[in-house]
Amino acid sequence: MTEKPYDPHDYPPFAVTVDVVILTMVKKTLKILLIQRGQGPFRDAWALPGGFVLPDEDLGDAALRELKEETNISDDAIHLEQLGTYGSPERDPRMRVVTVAYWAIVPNLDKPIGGGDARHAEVVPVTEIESGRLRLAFDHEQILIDAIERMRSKMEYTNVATNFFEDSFTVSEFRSAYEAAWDTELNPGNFQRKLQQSADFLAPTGEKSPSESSGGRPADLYTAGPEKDLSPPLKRSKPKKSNK
Amino acid sequence: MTEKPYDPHDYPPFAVTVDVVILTMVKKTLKILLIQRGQGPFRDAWALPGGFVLPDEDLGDAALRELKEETNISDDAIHLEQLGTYGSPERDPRMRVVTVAYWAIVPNLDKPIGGGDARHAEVVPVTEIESGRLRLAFDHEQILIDAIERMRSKMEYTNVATNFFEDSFTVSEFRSAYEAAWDTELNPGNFQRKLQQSADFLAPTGEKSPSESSGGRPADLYTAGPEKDLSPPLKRSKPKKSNK
DNA sequence: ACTAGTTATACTCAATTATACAATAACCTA
DNA sequence: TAGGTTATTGTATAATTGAGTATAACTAGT
Repeated sequence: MTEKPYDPHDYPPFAVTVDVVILTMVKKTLKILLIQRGQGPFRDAWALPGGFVLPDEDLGDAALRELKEETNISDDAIHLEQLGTYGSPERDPRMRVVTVAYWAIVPNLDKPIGGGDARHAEVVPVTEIESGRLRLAFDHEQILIDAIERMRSKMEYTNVATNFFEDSFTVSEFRSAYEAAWDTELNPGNFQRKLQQSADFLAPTGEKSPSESSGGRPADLYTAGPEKDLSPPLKRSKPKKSNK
Repeated sequence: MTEKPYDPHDYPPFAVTVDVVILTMVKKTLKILLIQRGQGPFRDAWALPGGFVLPDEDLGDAALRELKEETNISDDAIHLEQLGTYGSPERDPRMRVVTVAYWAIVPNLDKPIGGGDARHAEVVPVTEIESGRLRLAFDHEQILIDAIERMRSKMEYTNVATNFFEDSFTVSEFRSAYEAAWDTELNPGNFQRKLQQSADFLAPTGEKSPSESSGGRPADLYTAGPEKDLSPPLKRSKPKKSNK
């Protein structure tokens, strides 16, 4: 990767940051965690949580640390995956900043976060950004769009969607997550069988969901099984007419 | 991504580089383009082509430029895709270097490259590195391993493998690329049918391959069609017993 | 020109998987 | 107990796969 002899002044001055896309599902709505910027360019604008990588810090560690600092989300039990790196020369008006983006799905994260030295954090529906009603700082809208596409794609052939749930979940709840994420409708019976036939994809807990007041047969509860891949994958069908 | 007020001394000094994994197929062997380091740490070791990103340069442009400078591969008609970013604090003994890795498949690249200000460049079988016989500088072995896995995976559901060929190709040649890349054997008839049934994945040229001296019915020639995705995807079967 | 060898492509058939939809199971409330 | 609701299983048909066989279209050797 290099041929120049080592000289600290020989390389151009870059800043390296991390940004994190945290996706969650609240009442069948896909939401993203944002913070409100307190200063600098895009002051008061909404942005992804993130910040500078420390001199001796691994990139993934930096992402977890910033997430913790800014939103109080615990760094355990959350699996950040690298999304991509964004380094256009004009993406930050102050200086050259290259940012490494990470993403993760977390369970059922609703309003009450913040705390610690966190600034204002909110969980907003992704449709707010996709529709253009809410603008994000820097190129964070592009990062979010890429993260959502990555999520939709990985839901086809992996069990990432199990991360939308804290503990166990029913097949219906699982299907709802797919329907919300893909903005589509899936046949309940066929969805159920598809997951069942790939043994080890979902692990039955043996328990049944507490009966809702709405009635209906109690559903079996599952957790993520040892098998993380689904082959052949689920197919995203055309999105339903959306009135967003 | 940031809250600190702007101050050039406020951020840690990082260098940002790009590295490029160029994969090609020569006589049914998957090979990778490497350069021999002329100086610095890992002097004389083999490494991925790459180098520092310039102050006003886009990351992808930097990757294309370094590729051109070091190996004389023209930057047109090659589609680099971002692979991932590697930034462990210890990955370069001299200083903190974060590198953004790119990868691409190119047609039939054999020995004769180099030229320009290129240092020694070679195209070597990936098995040389995978087997441990050839060690690479820095963490380039990990980058290569990740690139190969990405390639294998994308070959399942996209037409990336068409990039192994300069112009048109036969279904047999196409299948050979899969067999070499996946180290497996594929049923010729079923492979043919699978590609045919997804119309627009391969576009017939109407021509037939020149008869080889070995005899046999001349094969139809194809180019990449407008449809870049294959659904449902091809399935990688278990690799054949390998005597590598 | 005929035959055997070789490779490409088409075809067959059973097994598996998908799709659409219907039926049953297991709860609720009134 | 009836009627509503949701979960799960079943069924009929279509599509896709896997493994193998047959045919097409060439070359080389006699």
